[in-house]
Amino acid sequence: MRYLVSARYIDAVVKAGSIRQAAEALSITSAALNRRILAMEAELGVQIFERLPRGVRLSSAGELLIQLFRRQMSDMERVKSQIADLTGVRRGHVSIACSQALLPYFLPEQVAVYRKEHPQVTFGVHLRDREAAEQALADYTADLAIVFEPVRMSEFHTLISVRQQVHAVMSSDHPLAKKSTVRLSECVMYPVALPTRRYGVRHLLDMATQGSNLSLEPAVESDSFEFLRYHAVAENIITFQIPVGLTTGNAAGTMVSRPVDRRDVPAGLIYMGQLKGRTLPVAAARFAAQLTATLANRYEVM
Amino acid sequence: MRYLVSARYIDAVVKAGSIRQAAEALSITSAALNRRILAMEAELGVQIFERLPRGVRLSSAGELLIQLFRRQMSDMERVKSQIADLTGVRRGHVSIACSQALLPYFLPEQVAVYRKEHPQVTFGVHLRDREAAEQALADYTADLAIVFEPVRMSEFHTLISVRQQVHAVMSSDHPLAKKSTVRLSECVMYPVALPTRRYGVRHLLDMATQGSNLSLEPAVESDSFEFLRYHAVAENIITFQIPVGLTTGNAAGTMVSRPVDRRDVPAGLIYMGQLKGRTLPVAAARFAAQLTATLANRYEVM
DNA sequence: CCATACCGATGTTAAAAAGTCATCACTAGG
DNA sequence: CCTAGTGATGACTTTTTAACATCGGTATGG
Repeated sequence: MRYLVSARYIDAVVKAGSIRQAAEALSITSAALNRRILAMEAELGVQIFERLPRGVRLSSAGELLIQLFRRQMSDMERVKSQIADLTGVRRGHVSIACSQALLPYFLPEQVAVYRKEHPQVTFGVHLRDREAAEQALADYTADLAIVFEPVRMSEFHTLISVRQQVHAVMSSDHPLAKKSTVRLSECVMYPVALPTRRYGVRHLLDMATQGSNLSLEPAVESDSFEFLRYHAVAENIITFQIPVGLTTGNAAGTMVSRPVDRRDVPAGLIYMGQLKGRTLPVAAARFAAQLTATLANRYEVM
Repeated sequence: MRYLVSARYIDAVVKAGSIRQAAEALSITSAALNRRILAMEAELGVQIFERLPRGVRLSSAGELLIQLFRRQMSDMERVKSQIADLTGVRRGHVSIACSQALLPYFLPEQVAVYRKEHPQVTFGVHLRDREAAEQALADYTADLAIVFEPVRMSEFHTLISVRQQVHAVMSSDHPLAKKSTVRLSECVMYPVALPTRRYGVRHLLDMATQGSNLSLEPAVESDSFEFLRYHAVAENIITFQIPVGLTTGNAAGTMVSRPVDRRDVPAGLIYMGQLKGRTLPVAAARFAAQLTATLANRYEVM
């Protein structure tokens, strides 16, 4: 694809931080890449990059330019996908930045459903914390972001947000597994495994215990939800997760989940959104619509 | 400027309607231009143009593309103007599509005021009827449109609209010149010169007379406001114009204008606007701000 | 019904652009 | 003070783009 080469080249330099590394990534020599940059700077009459001893950095003019270039490349992709769409076959690529909870069940299932209809569409699923997910939208590395709890960026345009009650996860032979819902006061009587403080679930639990005289002392702490889930079974311990991260069909496995009483722990919210003002490629827009429908169907829309 | 050269080439073909004519406009041979198009079509795997015996026409895919290209070229201009702006000097070009009324006094004055501050900014002022002005916004040939009376296009984003009471224009020795405001019933007793039906002023007058038993029979009809103004003096006849088209300082000339009583003729509106969703280049945005301030200062904002 | 004029496509060749290679000058870090 | 990494640049090659000439096709006007 020859259209917008200069934009792609300069984008690569920004990402790499140096001309030589970018050249390697682009499979051309640094001389060629350097010449393109010099030519572009001459055309504009402005320095795009500051030259540093260890590489290059965007000038303020360059900041404006790279935003333009990324928007243009993304627009080109979108139009290409629209064109492909009107020839009948839906092609394209959907890039998603999301938090851990979506990875084990929800997204694999949803991607599979979509790809069954449109096998020509490829997917990229990238684990990102809230901040990185929002950043990925801003620099066009992701079409959609799905994150748990508060959204900060003003450029984030929420497509749907659904309620997620915190669930206690435990082995099926745990004493609390017999109950249909559990109270937080019951949980603290057993050892618990918790995600680290930077995660929304932990934040909700901390908020809940702060207001009461309960205290949750984690026997195990981890930043991997997957580890926590498996560990809960292995050690017969309680951990906490949100429904979207738990298998939907109550597969009669060794792991069960029980909602924590709403009076004890406030529900969190999952946000799905895109970059404000951006028109998504066809495939991404349709996939977003599918997710919206599924989420609205399974959970309480807020 | 080599960036976006394919976009410019294809835009030229769309505008010209044939590859050969576009090639001439671009000062290249038709062969070169043709090859560009074929290469671009091969890249996309879609025909951009339908080949007709007398030229080419956009395919549906081409329609999507040309919109992208025009947006990209306009965005590039905007970013260039932003970059120029942050180096200190404001440079750029402002293209305006407007109706006749703005041409004699208002815009020349406003452009002069702006260019006094920023001599590096150039202007294009193009006379367009409502529909053509809106079209000029849509295809990025104009940054701003200023039109009288109804705006139809949904893509038109109004920046300001001000009230324009219809004025009777006549020689200073006309009997009605002694009055500070005139009634329509007085005007019909004298010969009048009117703009043709497609203009807003005429439309307002027709609306006014339709509801009453008055009737305006033009002795002279013209589609040139300038002709009407001069003719009113030359033949000592009455014509009608809106204030923005009349000199603001009550220059003691041979021509005077008197507002028609608001009970007789409803006021019209002048709309200034841009393409919805577009971010204007710095110069255009600042000029629009100046116009907004001036209009709001002189007339009643609606 | 043909002559003409205009259209887009294409083979060949020339010019221009972009890429490669080798190398320089510079600077941070051990 | 040396090393490893950076951007810049001259000389050369390859690729791309444009020019020129020309073909085949189709409306249009006498």
